Amino acid sequence: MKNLLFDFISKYIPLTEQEKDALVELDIFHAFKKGAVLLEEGQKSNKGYFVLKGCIRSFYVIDGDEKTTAFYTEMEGFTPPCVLNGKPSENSISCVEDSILTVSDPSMEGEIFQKFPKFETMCRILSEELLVQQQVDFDAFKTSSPEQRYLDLLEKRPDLIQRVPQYQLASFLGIKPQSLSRLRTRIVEKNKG
Amino acid sequence: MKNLLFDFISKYIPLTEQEKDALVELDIFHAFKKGAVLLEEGQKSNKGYFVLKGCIRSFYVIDGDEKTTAFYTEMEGFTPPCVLNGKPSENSISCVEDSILTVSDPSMEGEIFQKFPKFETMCRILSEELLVQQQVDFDAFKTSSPEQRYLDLLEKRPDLIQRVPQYQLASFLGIKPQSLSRLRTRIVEKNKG
DNA sequence: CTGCTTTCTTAACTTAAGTGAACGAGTTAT
DNA sequence: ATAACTCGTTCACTTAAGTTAAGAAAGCAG
Repeated sequence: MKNLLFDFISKYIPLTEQEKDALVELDIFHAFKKGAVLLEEGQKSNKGYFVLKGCIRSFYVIDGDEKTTAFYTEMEGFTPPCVLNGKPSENSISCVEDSILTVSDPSMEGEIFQKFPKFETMCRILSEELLVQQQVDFDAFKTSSPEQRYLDLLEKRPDLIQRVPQYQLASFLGIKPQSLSRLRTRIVEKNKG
Repeated sequence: MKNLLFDFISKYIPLTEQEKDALVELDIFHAFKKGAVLLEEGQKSNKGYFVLKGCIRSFYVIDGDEKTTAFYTEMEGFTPPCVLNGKPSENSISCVEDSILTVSDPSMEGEIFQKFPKFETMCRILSEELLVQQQVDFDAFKTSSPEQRYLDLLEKRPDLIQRVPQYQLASFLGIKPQSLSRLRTRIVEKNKG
């Protein structure tokens, strides 16, 4: 399982055994059960997550019901806003499936960056890539209809539609569960007619 | 004008005169007229932008009409996706107003990072902050209606509504110009009744 | 296995956004 | 000065999403 992380990092920077050991020393590998809550609305936290196996989601509770805004699966990481702004969290994080994650905080990062500066280079590049990817996703979201967004998701992340409950997918697509259900039947009708 | 940049950077890292000189040496300060096109769909480019004064926008041409997805104003920066993925650009960038920008590319960054490693620290922190901010904005977009998004914009970026044409704002809010116009009168009616 | 809860679907109705067309105000060009 | 164009608004109509409610299907616990 640790090798998943090392392989991922190796795509950005070469990794020596010494560096791998330093990472293992940090004791960042943790397993969580489906439904486990990693961060609850209102809490303060400085933990960031990286998914080695499984799926976690970020959601808000608005007017009493959950709005899921993001899913993170294998080889995707997420640092909640509250880590950077220091305020109580507005969103919650929970496990969609049994998951194995790395859990880290800024002090661990600082330690590693000091010992091995190239880790900071990797994190910069990674942040820049994620930022651009998120811009592209946001642009696509703004410029397409819910139906188109669903079709895009079918193409780009078909796994998500299988492994995640529909009502969570709905808010991820910016609509209500009933609308997603209707939209799906609409698409099927079109393909028949 | 250069001081605007130095002041901005100083919020993240201390800046020596030597470092300021190194930045000026790069010859990154440029002025552009309203309407100037910085990047056109289909082009390849490795230029990133930072707005010292003015306003630029990113837009796509979809089915013949422009969809504006982002505005960048004073002390905001933008690196187009094509810089990182190396493919022809899918979006265009143009000046909404007469603007003064810094224009840089990855080789300039590399040069600066090598001479002054703390610039890389700044860029990492900046990228992480922008990434989080963008997540928050994306989440807010997904979880609210066009009307609510407009009201939020009125609160958080009232300047944009003044300095930018309505038809560009509309796609920024994920709707058509006619819908924005209607939505605005709807809000006025509510405040009267 | 049975009952309970959660999730998904369906339906009828309401509300808002999309579409296509037209008009007027303001701008630019000739 | 006038014609052409851009931009914002309005209108009538269509389409899709929100809302409320009810019921079917699937998963879980006793």
